[in-house]
Amino acid sequence: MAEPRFQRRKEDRPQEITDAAFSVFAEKGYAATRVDDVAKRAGVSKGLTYLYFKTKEELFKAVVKSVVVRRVDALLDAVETTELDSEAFIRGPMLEFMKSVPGSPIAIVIRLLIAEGPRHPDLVDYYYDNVVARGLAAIRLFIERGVERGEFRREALNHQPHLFLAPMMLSIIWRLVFTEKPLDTDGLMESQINLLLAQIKT
Amino acid sequence: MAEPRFQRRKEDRPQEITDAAFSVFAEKGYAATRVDDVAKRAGVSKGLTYLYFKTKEELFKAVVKSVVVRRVDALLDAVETTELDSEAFIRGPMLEFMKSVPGSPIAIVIRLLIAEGPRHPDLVDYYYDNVVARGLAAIRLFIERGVERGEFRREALNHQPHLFLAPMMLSIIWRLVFTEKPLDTDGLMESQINLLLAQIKT
Amino acid sequence: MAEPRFQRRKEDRPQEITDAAFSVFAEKGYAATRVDDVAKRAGVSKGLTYLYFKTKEELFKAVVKSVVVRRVDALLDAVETTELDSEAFIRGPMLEFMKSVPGSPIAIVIRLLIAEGPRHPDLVDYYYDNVVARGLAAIRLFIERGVERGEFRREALNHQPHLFLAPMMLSIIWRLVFTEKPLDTDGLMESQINLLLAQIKT
Amino acid sequence: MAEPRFQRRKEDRPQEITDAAFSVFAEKGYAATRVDDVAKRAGVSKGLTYLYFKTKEELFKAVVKSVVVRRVDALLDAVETTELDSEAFIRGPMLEFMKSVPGSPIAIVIRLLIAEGPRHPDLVDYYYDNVVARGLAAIRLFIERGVERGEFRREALNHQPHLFLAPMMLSIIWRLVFTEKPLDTDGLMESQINLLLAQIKT
DNA sequence: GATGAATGAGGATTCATTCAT
DNA sequence: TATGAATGAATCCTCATTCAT
Repeated sequence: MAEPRFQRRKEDRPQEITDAAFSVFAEKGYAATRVDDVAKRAGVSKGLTYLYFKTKEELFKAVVKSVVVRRVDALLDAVETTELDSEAFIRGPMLEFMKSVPGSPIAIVIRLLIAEGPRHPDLVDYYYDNVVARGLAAIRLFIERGVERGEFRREALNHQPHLFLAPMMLSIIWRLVFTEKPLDTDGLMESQINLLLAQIKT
Repeated sequence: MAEPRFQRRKEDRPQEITDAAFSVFAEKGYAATRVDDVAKRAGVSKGLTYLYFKTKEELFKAVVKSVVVRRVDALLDAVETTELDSEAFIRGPMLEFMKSVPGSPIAIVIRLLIAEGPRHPDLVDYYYDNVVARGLAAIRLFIERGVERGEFRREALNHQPHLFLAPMMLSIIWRLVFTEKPLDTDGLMESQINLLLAQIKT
Repeated sequence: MAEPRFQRRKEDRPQEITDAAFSVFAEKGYAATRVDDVAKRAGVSKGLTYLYFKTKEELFKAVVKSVVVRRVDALLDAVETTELDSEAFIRGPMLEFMKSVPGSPIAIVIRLLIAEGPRHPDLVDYYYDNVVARGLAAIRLFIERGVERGEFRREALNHQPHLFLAPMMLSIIWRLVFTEKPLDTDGLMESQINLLLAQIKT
Repeated sequence: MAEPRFQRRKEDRPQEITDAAFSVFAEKGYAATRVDDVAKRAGVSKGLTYLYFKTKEELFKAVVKSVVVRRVDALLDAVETTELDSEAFIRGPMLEFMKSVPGSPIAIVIRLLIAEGPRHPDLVDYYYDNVVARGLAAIRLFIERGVERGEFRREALNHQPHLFLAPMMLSIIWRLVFTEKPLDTDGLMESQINLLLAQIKT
């Protein structure tokens, strides 16, 4: 009645491996993670990893994409379908989202991109196209809509949407680097939103 | 004979190696730089590198510290000795400094810290103590002085100094990751300063 | 329904696999052929290959034997049953056979034996017993018969039968190694036969 | 007074490694030899092997060339400088050389070329240019000279020089494959030379 | 019988570090 | 000091073989 030595679970394996890989990459960075460790953490053999991902690099890309793919759309949908007025939306769902990012896998992916980006330009492009460009476009659209509705001044359009995101980025980096040092990252983002709204509200 | 015309002085060696190392780390990241390459770029033998730095890791730390040490003090001095009024100082030397950072070696060091920080906590501490803490303290001090002088409102003290730096951080990261994609990073920082000054000026 | 039109019969499987294996071994040599490729080329699963051949080595042996088995007998039969006189037989069927060898699977097998022989002594023995020994014996027999019939001089018996085969071997090797460089291998074999016949004819 | 752990012998290393590699390749063939074994046999570390030869393949090529380079010239020189008459030269130094080949490193190289040639076309070209082409040219030249001197008939020129070499090739292959089975390879080559000389002498 | 997912030992290659010179 | 030859542990990747289905 010996336990079977392994299971055949073709469907689940790639995701399992990708998840394990994410957690190892998160801990050690790209170069320092051994494919062996990924396999171990996924509970599979090293060989199987190579069955699904031809190289460590390909695995890395799959990890980044898998994290990205799973997260982007929600907010963008929310922007388009919300029935809140602009300010309420910003202070509500949008702020909520921004607060969640520094502690989320997205932050890890950002770390990996900062560290490995120069060696993986296609990954950077992928991330730009699927996250950054879409995010910025959504903010821009959102402001335009606010202007049309008379909730924002016309000059709001001149503001760079990046300004909304700047404290979030600072918070991400702070948490990544200074894990120990507390920082009221939520307060930071709230203040910035107050600052910006004070400027652009009618 | 054949005396080399310019005999390198021993005292410069560590700095030369450190400089070479910085440029290789900047290009390839920690894991991907080979000590051999550093030595080659410094124009010395690999063995000599190990004479001055016991391990690659120690070399790495020396690099980070060397960059940091050379850059921090100038601005802090300026804060203390300037004769400009607060707004003029912010719009002048301070903005100038912030604009310079994303293209400076500091940006590279930040990349290295983001990537390697978790494996080098003492480096992170060093950086925090010598750059971040002092920088934030200086900003805080500066605001206090502005308040005392009646240039800033008392509420200005409630503002987190991090907000001044957020767009700079975003700019740094953007330039590190999206080398290709242009972004008006200067405009970003100017806008933020306008935003903040509008709030705190008397 | 969807019954496959041509159901492969089980009995053919080993031969199909063996054929596929031959073609892969021929292309890549023993070490560089992957069992996976053999299976793919045979249109079966890797597992099935292992059902018929316990190891890659066993498959290899089966390949060599299968090629050998299919080719030896014809010529030997011809020697025994021909009604041609000795010279006519040599200049006719025998020369024809020798000309055909360098382009035939036998040449490939020879390459494999040269490369892998030392690691597969039993294969070498098999090849020797079933091809070489029988071939040489046949030539010897043939010469004896020629002597008895008065077609060859008695001294012909002193000649080593290998001499008949030497240019064939050179041709085989040449074609295996110098695929690009043309060589009149047929002319070579004809000349040698002229040479030998001139010596041994009565 | 501990023994030094290693010696610095830059000059000798490549040749030592190449020699060791030859002997391992000879035993096991290209694919089956481990760089580790080569290093061990050379008495150096694996790493050192890679200092001198960037890849296993490069090492392989170096081995082939090193064997070839050391052997070709002697005979060719002899052809040009001999004072023997043609027949004496053939029966003497030339036959001697041919007899020596099947037991020499050249035979091993031939085995390696037969086995690995298709994967190393440049090696094949190298061997062709440096050994085969030059060897055949020398034989051709030699026959021409014999004709001019009146030692050979004019028709000798029509003979393919390959015929001189055919029994040598058979002997090489035989000894490589059928190590156990004795064959009077010397007698084979002598007979062939008798055969040929009988045809071409005046 | 068939399949192909899963295993894991094995081998090429790299590179931080040491040490003879 | 200074060099760079030499070491060997570490790691990616392959592929023969097994075995759950």
